[in-house]
Amino acid sequence: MEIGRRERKKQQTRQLISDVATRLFLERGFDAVTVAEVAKAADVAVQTVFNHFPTKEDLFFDETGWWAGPAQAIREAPAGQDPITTLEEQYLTVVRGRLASGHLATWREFSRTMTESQALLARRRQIAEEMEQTIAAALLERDPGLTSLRARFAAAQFAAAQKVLEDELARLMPADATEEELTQANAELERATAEVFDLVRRGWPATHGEDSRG
Amino acid sequence: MEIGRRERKKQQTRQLISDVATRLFLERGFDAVTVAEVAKAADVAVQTVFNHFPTKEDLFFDETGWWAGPAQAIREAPAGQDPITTLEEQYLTVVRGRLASGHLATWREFSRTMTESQALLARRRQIAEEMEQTIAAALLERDPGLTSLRARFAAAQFAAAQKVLEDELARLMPADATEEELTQANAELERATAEVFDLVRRGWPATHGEDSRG
DNA sequence: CTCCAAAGATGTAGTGACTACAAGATTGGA
DNA sequence: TCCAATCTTGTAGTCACTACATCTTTGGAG
Repeated sequence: MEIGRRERKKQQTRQLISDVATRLFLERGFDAVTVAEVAKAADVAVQTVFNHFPTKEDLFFDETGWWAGPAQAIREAPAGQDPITTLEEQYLTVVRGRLASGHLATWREFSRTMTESQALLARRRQIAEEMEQTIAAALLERDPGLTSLRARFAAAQFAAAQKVLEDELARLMPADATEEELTQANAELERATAEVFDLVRRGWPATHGEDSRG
Repeated sequence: MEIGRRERKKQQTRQLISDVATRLFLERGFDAVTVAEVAKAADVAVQTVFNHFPTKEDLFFDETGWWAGPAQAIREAPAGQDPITTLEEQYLTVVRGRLASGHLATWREFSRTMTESQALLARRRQIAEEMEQTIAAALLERDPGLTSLRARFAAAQFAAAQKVLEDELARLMPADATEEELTQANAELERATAEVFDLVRRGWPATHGEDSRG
């Protein structure tokens, strides 16, 4: 019962602004759209936009929430499971969802808009760093035998894997690809994912008995 | 003979602005100093500042140039040398120079100022990404047997190592550390460096004969 | 139903980084 | 000596974002 008409209207306003902004950004590019234009298109005051979203970039990354996934997956993984496997599976789930027909076009537009704006790329880097920190924390939580240094390096390695695969995905999925090429790219991407996570696993720090120093 | 009085004056102006800006930033923090204040303190027009430095952040990172080091080291390394070793040695050289008495206090102020400003942290992330790309290019140049994917992942791994060690360095060198503690921290840092680069080496992709897939 | 207080939405005025551009000052060289 | 290139400056403006006062809506108490 906590949520009355007032809160509902507030959320509606927020959603409206977010939707309008996303549409404008995808249509004309992030930098080419001003916050004032978003406000006008949503028929609200500029101040109202900033009441709901601290920065312009937040309008774009609203409700993506992908940064929380990996750490959550680690926390919820079955006891004793290799963290790399957890992260790999989570990554595959996410990327497969993205490539599922119906979502692919949307994601591609989203990705293109992002890579065309330095501001959005900068924000993505920030989000990636925050993700890294939450992953490091989750790793330490699950395995107190890790040193902080090793946990942070492992998290950074996962972030590196993710970034490299993200680039590869963009490279393998050009805008003018045919259906068949996409299928092939899909397979190629799965292979690349396995390859990169394999490399991560090789560099995975031994935690308990084994030590890497000869 | 290329450089006459005109060019000399221009460089002087540039240097003056950079010096004044750095001093102000270290004294009062990056965000608390406006470009207009820098201009006034350097006795030039605001426009002149922007004639020499495209953004405010460039005033801070001017002439650090640390991002070019690793790729250059790879290109200039003796033929056949393990790239990881090249990168590790380069990193150690840089960090040792930083910790040499006389430079330590300066570096610490620099570091503190940077971590206190979101804008500077964002810029550092951007520079790190550019460094990563130049490293990947240098790796491919030296070893055409690498795939682009592996080169990029390797570069990302090095960047990850560098970042983690940077954090560790800040953690090990608190502002109120005694001389003795610093010596100990120094040793600890060398150990951490060896440890992290050891992990990087384990994840280093096999290039020619050997392959990681069993 | 009435009225009040909280909370959301709005408008105004401002700051600060940065751009475009026109005009002034300096300098190298003919 | 004088011109043209180049460096510097000043003006006006854009845009993200903040502070703050005011207006409007809503939920609830009487």
